[in-house]
Amino acid sequence: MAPTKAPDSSRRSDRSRRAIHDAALALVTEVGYRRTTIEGIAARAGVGKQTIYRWWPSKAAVLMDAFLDLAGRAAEDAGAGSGSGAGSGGTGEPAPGIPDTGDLAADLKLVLRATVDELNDPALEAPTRALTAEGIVDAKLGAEFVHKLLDPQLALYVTRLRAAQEAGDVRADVDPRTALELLIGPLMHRWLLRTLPLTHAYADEIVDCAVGGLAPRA
Amino acid sequence: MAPTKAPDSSRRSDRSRRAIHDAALALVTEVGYRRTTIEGIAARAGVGKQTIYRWWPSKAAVLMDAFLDLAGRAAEDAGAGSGSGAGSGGTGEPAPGIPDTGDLAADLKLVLRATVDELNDPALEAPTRALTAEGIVDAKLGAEFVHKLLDPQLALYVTRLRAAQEAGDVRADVDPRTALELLIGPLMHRWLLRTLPLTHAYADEIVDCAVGGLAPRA
Amino acid sequence: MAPTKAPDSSRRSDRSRRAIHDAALALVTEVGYRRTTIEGIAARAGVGKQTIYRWWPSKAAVLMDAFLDLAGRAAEDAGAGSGSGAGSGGTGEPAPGIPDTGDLAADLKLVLRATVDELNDPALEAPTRALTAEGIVDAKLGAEFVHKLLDPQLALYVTRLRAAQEAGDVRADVDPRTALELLIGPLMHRWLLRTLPLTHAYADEIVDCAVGGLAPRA
Amino acid sequence: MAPTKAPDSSRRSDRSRRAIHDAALALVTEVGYRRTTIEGIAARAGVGKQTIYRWWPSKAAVLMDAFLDLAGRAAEDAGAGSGSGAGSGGTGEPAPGIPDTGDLAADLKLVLRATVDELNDPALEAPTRALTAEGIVDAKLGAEFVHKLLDPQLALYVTRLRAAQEAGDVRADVDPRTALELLIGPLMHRWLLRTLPLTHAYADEIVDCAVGGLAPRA
DNA sequence: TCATAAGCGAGACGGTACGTCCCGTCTTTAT
DNA sequence: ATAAAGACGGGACGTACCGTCTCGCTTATGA
Repeated sequence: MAPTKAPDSSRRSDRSRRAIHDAALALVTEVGYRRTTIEGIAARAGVGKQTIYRWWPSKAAVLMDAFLDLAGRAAEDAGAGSGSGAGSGGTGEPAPGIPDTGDLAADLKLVLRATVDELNDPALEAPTRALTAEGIVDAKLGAEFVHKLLDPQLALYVTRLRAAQEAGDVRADVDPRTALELLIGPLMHRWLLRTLPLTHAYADEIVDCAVGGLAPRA
Repeated sequence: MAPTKAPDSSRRSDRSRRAIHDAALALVTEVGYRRTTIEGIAARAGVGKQTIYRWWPSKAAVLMDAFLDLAGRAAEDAGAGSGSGAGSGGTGEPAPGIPDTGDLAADLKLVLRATVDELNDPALEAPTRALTAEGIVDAKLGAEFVHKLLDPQLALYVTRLRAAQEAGDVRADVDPRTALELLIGPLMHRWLLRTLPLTHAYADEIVDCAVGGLAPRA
Repeated sequence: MAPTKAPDSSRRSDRSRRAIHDAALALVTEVGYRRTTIEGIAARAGVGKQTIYRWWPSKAAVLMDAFLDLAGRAAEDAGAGSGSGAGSGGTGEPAPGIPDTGDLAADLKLVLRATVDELNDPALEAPTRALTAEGIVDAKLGAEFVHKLLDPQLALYVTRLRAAQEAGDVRADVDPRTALELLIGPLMHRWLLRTLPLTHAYADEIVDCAVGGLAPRA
Repeated sequence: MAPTKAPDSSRRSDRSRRAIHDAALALVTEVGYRRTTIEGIAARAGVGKQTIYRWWPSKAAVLMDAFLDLAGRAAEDAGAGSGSGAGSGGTGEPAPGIPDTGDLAADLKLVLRATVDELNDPALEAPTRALTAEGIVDAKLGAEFVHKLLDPQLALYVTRLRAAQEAGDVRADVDPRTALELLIGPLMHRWLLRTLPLTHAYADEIVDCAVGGLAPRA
């Protein structure tokens, strides 16, 4: 039952960690997730394979960390920027949250448009797709993905929607989690399956319908 | 354009084709998609590897055909059965369509509940997840997946929603494709990401919200 | 015990047989014996694989027949030509035999020089090497090779050497088979193992030594 | 000139190397060269295929090394043993050489009889035939075979024959390489082609004739 | 202060699966 | 019935990676 020796993370090389992150993201974007290999990442990062195996259990885990790191750095760069939008990852920074101007539809459109932009960002598309796909098939990884990346953003929606409920813009008997999926679900569906192009207009349309459906009965 | 040599499909062994389908589905269900190998499928089907490579370009393609075949056979078995629901695949048979009782919400609930049941069916879950995930990462395969498996069912929704538009239950300025995604999107989101359990109650809730949002303004 | 059906050789296509011979020889010369395949021979000959399997038990057997055919045709072409030499194959034709001018050494030099020329002929080298090598490893094939190709020529030596024994040029207690190998053995050794170039001068040297060794003691 | 990547031979596993040698020799003896496969060797040696491909370019090369190793170990075991004879390989040890008792014929008979015994040794026959045959067809391999295995022994003959020339037992104008082939050629010819059984008597006969032919004219 | 033990680069190792090439058999169609 | 064509079950090929395991080589304490 001895845990086979836990590596001492205080001695970990930050240089290598970053190089591995960068190599992983670059390779996934360049050659796709399937053709990205641990050996390839190690070679590209100028790192021994063991250094990867020492700190991560799988290729997907490497990519996940790399992605979290990327999101974290992006958030840092953004600084006090306003509409950071969804998908920015849940890293420590004081997540900006969804604005509350009193106009629910307008607020949601702002955020959903930002999400559309992110999903259409070529630098993020490949790793995001890879991680999502992996999580769909591998429940354990999927749970981690949801917990670390998705939940933090979704919580923002829950907050805003609760506020809307209190303001009387949304029926009290609707679960905010359901309301949120009414917004995010269609977006993700179109993006994941590539059925039709993902545009701001589409985001607006979804928001209009969803907000209408969530509003209290006349 | 000559792809090196096209095999003569009239001489194809039906016996082998079926054995490969069965083996592929069984293995994906038993050991998961990643651990399902072409060699494994060939061995299980009692077939030479080349017989697989001769007719399919990839593991995913094999599974796709196997799944289409399964859906086709299921549809055949169902025959004139009542509410076969979504997910039954688009094979030639006179697809049953979504009932039109005049009560849009009730009709959609019926179909969405059936879809929920299918997604929760342990025999279908693994291959469906595998194919969806593969399609998310591989655009070509994804297009095929959407075209062969998804579109045929979605067309049924489009039909029903157009009828609803004519009946005045849905605003005329809403694109039926968007309306449809308002229903399917949340369901798939929850199923794919496993954020929360997928239940009939959830389907009903989605339908209620969506139908409300799609209805003409008061 | 039924011999699985003996093909009717009277209906055999001569056209195909020749095409197969030619293809086999050409391929062996061009790409080497190892890389020559039955499929390749069939394709090159414009023939179905089964046509080869019907009439020959192995690749080596095809090549052997092809080689015999080649030797036969060469002998035919040569017609009444004098010094056909060794290696001409034992096909029906009235094999010319080794001349008997009374000068044993001179007669043998003539024949051995011809053999040297044949072994150095680039058109014959590859198939001869291939068949010899195959026979070295496969005893059954080797026996056939010796019986069909080698023995007929060696018999000529035996005849000439017996005549020499009667003429008193060779000791009576020497087995002509041994005497013959004293001449052929060194030649073949140098050719097979490529230790040194195979020349007329070498043939002469061998003959001189061998004839000296075979002569009656002074 | 960089051949894609040279493995670091200082880290090579000696255990694996030996296991591969043993497996190769065993398989060639048991099932024959043609049916010996790299996969089979790897499996029998308990080794990954890549470990073979990393260090050898072909099946024949593996067998060659295995054979050299075998000869080397045999020579070591023999130690200061007397007439080890030909075929013992040219490994570093102070090769015993051919005795020089003054009686050339007797000395050569001793050595040639030993060679006959070696060629008839069932443990050595299969690999020796396989290597020889492979070398006949593949010039590169053949050169290696001659250089590493054959030349060292032939050098012993050259030495002894030069001594015989100085002693006046052999004509001075005969190339020792030719003289040597007069002895070895017939032996190899009979063994390779299996024309007749290879016996001590035959070796003696060859020596008598050859020594007679090499002797100065009366 | 310096041995000593960790992380590290490198890469050999026993393996699994890949996708390809042929094997020898069998079946189909045409002559 | 032979022949051309080629699909089939099978086996081996040589390659690419997997995850584990030594190797020397730094680096960074803690005895």
